[in-house]
Amino acid sequence: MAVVTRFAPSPTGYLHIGGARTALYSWLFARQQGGQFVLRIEDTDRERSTEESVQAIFDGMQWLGLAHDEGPFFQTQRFDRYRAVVQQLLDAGLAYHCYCTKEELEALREQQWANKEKPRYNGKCRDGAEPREGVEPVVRFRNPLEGNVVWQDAIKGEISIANTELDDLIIARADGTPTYNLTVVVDDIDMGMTHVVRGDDHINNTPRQINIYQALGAEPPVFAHVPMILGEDGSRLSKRHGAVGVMQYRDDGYLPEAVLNYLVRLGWSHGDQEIFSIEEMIQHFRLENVNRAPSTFNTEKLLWLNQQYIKSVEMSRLLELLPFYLQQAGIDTAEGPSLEAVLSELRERANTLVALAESCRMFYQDFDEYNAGAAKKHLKVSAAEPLTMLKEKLAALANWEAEAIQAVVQQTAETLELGMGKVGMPLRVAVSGSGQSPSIDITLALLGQQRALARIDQALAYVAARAEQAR
RNA sequence: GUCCCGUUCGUCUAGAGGCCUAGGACUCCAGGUUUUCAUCCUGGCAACAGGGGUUCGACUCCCCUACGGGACGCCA
Repeated sequence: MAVVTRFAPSPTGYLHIGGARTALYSWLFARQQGGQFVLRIEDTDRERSTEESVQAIFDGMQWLGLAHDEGPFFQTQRFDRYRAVVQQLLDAGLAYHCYCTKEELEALREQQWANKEKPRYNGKCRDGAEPREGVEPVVRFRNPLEGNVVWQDAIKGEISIANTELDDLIIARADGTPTYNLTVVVDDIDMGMTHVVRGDDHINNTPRQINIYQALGAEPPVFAHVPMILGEDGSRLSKRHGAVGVMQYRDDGYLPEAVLNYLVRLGWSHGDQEIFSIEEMIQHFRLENVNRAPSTFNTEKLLWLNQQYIKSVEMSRLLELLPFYLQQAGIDTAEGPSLEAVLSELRERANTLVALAESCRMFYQDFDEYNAGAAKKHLKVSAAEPLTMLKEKLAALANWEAEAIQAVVQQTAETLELGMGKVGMPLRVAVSGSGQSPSIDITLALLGQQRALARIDQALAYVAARAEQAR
């Protein structure tokens, strides 16, 4: 049988990192098995579902490159179907109307809690209940009273829960709308799901759903419950941990392939391998190798991976991604050296695309101020002499190439009998504004003769002003 | 509280009873390369939650305890 998996988020927020990993695992499994991957939006809670969240989920999935083969399906467009199934269960005596009010149920729960019992519906209306004036009934599923629900979870192994732990769950609200546990089952049956990969916060729903499958005469799919992702401090992921939507990772300068690589290795591994191409993930991923314990998110490692990708992706990929960040940073690369030449020098020293874009700035924009520490240390009065000589020699240079520039810097140091630090560093600060840049000859070569000379002039003026002040 | 799930370096993980003197990666530390920063290279610190079994032998199997997480909605 052809494999069918799905990702079925409820649109009540952005696509967060945990959901993204679940989606990835589900997608990888489908791809590997040559199966279908379905996207389904579980929006039966009209109160909390929003249009923006739906869009955020689409955006996140697209950014990550997790394409679906079918859907997106919206549960709100399938209400007729759910209603029919509820009626079917009612007719078969597998479900019943319940007239207990929310208040009564609330009181019951509180009492049970006080008695240190597990709060459960007491089955008051299970064996027939009189309609009550002014109370629209809900529909409850008649859960088996005895026995255990047992299944072989593809990740967690055998899980067994006693029916006595379960109660008669509501499958249709008083207003007639269906609830989650009913809709998932109906959809997963209708959509031919063979494998349900989802967060392990659903483990407790699974036995109820298996009972519904049985009531409906359907074979349950294989379940694979993936553990949660914890925040950096080991507690549940929340906004405070930057458990923001995946699109925030784009904005922060992460490559989607790095995020995917990080997520696939968070809770899963293939020997000692750290870097995986999409093809390798698809080839090696196994549900049964997914870790059973929750794992803690670690930004340091994500950053390292991101850096590995920035260093090693095709230049064309970098050129495709960077304009977004350059624009965000307000850097126009129309005038100046070729972006490709600049990037090939800078890519090894940035761990995010935001930082990479920022490091490009000096090649395209002039500046008025120096990094305070760098200027204080290197643009001293004593720097005037080497800078002046460098300026003269560089101005006289006919072929503006790294090799020739390097020779000039070296000659200057030798002539003045100064160490490289006393010549190279002032020059670096002069042209970059900070103490950091690629090697100085290449930096100058990229910058261009005119711009380089202008910046040396600017630095000389700065040094002169400083000398004036010192007096 | 009840039920379910889990527990190997700080973090992600390898480990399918002897290959374990517990391996790799990130971080960190110490060196080296680099006139800077970053990269890169070399080396180092660092873990089987605790207690009982089973076994000739347990990180690996079983039980208990502790701790962590989840669920207990007319949310999904």
